[in-house]
Amino acid sequence: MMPAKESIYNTIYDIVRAIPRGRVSSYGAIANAIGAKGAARMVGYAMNLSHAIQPKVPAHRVVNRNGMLTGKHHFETPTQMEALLIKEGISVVDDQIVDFEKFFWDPMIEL
DNA sequence: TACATGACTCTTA
DNA sequence: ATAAGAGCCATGT
Repeated sequence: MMPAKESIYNTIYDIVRAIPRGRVSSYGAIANAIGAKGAARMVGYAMNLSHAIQPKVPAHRVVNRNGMLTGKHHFETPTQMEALLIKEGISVVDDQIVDFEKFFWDPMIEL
């Protein structure tokens, strides 16, 4: 199995957990922030595993570069992601965040 | 060591 | 502008 030691995944979870409520970030930005530039796929991979990670990881705050909820189908329910975002004050239309740039939270800059 | 996977991103047709 | 393909990284087998 995977090494018990934490890998970049743990770092990703830490960054995602650091995302303020009502804000969102992108896979590429996170990958860039952790040092794994271009490894946006790894971030998505980590999110897929995040369902079993504790403390809970707000994966719903992580979307693709276009602000589209690409991973909504990976949640417990396909509506959970947008529901949570809307709940935090973010408008989601057609699986896409409205004014994504406005809600965008860059871990590299904020941190 | 090499191949396969993936909630991405970029470039080209 | 929209669609399709290739590129990229880290991890597992």
